[in-house]
Amino acid sequence: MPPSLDVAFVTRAPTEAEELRLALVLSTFCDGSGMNSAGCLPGWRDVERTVAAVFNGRGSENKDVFDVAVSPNGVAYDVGISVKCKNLPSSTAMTGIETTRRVYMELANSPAKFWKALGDAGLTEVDFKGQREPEKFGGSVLDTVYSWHVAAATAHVKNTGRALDLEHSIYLTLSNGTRSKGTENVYQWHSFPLRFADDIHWEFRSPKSLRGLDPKHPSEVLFDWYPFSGGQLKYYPRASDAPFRSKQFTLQRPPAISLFEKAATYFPSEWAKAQALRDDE
DNA sequence: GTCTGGTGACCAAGCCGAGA
DNA sequence: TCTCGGCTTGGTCACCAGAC
Repeated sequence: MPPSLDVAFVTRAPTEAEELRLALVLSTFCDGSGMNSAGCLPGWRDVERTVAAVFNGRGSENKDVFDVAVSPNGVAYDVGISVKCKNLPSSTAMTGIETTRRVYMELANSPAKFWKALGDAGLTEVDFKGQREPEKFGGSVLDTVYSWHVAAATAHVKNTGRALDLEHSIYLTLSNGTRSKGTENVYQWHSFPLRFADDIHWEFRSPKSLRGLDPKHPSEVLFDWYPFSGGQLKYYPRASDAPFRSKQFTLQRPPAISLFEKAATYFPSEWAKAQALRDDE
């Protein structure tokens, strides 16, 4: 790692100022402009925009593997951030998250791509339903995910002229939930490297589901893959295994601004005209 | 060249049953 | 009754092939 590389959640924990900026920018989506709760809570795209804004990165705003690309000062390459967010429904989800609880990431939902790679490896749906070769299935699925990272880095060079360093690119998750029943929602960021653990033990849970067990905690599930139910690949690393994390925080509550109020503020004369025309109708 | 419909990939959110 | 795991469903949008 070059000594000059300095990026929050990548090479170090976020500073207090960075954590506060993240919380405040996220809170702006509580004014009626957020994706969730009738505009009063941020949604996944709002979270991506927040990360891009606070870290002076570029949001892809599309379906790229990396949602945000950051150009750190002093180095000639970029790092990619794949932003994930998840509401944890349990009423005590955010209590003890730093001990044994796990964060939730859906890494992919692309069954056709997975089956293409599996087919190249000589594996079929019949093999899966017959619960044969779990290690081969699991290995192929993770190899496929890695191949997407490599492809994204290649495309990044082509599109921007700058290299994308996969070694320092990360998954950045925003988990939220309550610490006890009836209390306010709290949020917390965790970052994880793109590399997955070695020696994952794969086994079939059912003819519809493959799971990978955490080598550090062999009784706990690290991956789930549902090839016939949307092709979702889910990843559940322990929060305590995150190299970097924020403190838990709550969102501020700005005054709600209606769309009419916004339109009248941005375009006062045109809005007045629209009102006058409406009154004439 | 433009339009349109189908497909697949992105995002989680939602539902339901089992177990505590 | 509540929590959690397992699985399904839905909204959105990019891309591509075929029709015009």
